[in-house]
Amino acid sequence: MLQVPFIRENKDDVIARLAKRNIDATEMLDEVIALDEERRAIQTNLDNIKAESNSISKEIGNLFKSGEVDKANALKEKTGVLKENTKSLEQELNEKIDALSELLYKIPNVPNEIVPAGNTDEDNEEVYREGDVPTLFEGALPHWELAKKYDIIDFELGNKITGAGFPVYKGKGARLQRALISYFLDKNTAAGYTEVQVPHLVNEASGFGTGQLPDKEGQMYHVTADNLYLIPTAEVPATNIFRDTLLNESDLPIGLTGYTPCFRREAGSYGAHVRGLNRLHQFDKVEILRVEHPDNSYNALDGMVDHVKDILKELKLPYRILRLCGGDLGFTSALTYDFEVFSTAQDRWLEISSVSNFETFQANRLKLRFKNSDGKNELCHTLNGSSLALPRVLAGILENYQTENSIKIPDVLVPYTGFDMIS
RNA sequence: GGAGAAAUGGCAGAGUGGUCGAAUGCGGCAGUCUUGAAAACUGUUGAGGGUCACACCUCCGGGGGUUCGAAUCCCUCUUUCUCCGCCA
Repeated sequence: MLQVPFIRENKDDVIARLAKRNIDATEMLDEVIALDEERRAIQTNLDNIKAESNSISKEIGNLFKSGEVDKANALKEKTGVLKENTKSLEQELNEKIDALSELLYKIPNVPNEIVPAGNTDEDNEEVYREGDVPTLFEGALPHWELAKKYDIIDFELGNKITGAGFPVYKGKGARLQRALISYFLDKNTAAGYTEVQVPHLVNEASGFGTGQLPDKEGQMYHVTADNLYLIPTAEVPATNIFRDTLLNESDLPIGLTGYTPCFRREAGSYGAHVRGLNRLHQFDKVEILRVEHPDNSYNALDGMVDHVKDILKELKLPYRILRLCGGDLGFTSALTYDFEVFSTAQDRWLEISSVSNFETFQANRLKLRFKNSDGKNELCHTLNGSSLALPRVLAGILENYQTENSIKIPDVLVPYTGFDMIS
């Protein structure tokens, strides 16, 4: 959520930058500023009336003490009108605040200057590429065929137990998945991230804090009996660790990493692109998250990108990095780098990580602040990224490491799997 | 699930109708002392709104109510603790 003073002082710049998202925010921003002015006017009015009743109350107290009961009772009469006014003004005030909040929830984060303009993923800007795409032998298979051939992932079984998009990993497939989780967590903790295990269901306040609510409600599974949401990413519970928190400047930076399953309804996305592991309702992910001093957040973002690069290099997977264009940028993000691994057998790129700087957008909702060197409370910057999303890494490994009659295991994973080949 | 107790500033912990935004301690910050540090001492130190700056307003778990006036009384919700029951 953007801050009203920021909007007020940088209106033109905000409009220009939101234009990269193909949004003309002029009207919305004008309304925000107008509503805020109205709100302040009502507030001032209300405050004055309250100040008057406060002083009358004090006087009544004093009169009672000195035994002047008649005078005190006479004063009581005076407060009736004030009370009426207070009530109606309070109602007006709340209406303004609600209208203002509702509007603010609809305005996405302001893209960073270097975000390219554009509408779709085709306008994303490739900023890095590493690894040669292997030339596969004749008859190489896509990962869902490989999964079946070696009996390591059973999609049909998941259909029976739950439904489409909930695969069952078996034998070496399950072990490889567990190996990846351990490997990722080890890499992250070695880089200074503190490992956490967080709840997989969150309440409304948490969903709101990270921006999934109210506008992406339909994308999360909702447990209505208890009004809880299954997490779509560890970002939600992990970032909400810091909701309503005032940090010392010396506490920064903070880095956390956590493994969780992720649940996504993915309503409406069906077809060839969701085959196999490409798009699931439940998948595993290891997340990294940072809380940073505003001055350092873009450094930190670069550091996170380098960290993910390092992991992919060790896995020896061909990948590229995209700087997302305005149209493809997430609602809460100011700058996002997507990592895509090349799925050789499908001849397409698969997103396996998304690393973002949210600047103060989440922190403002979360009320996550630190006391700066001037003693003022200032919003922190939050960042997060996947390191990494499991299914598509698995797909990449299966497809790129396949031979005629086996799948090799990347060297770095062998200590974790205990085997170097699936056959 | 049943019975009871509790929720106060960064933390701990007083405060049961008016002078309480709130004692005290710890922590933080500044200073004295010291070559430096520690200790000790002195001062200072909650958040949000509002203002050029003051004034002023709001906030004692959330919401509602009683009252001229609520941290304090009432209702309700949430959470925590103790006991009982159930249970991985």
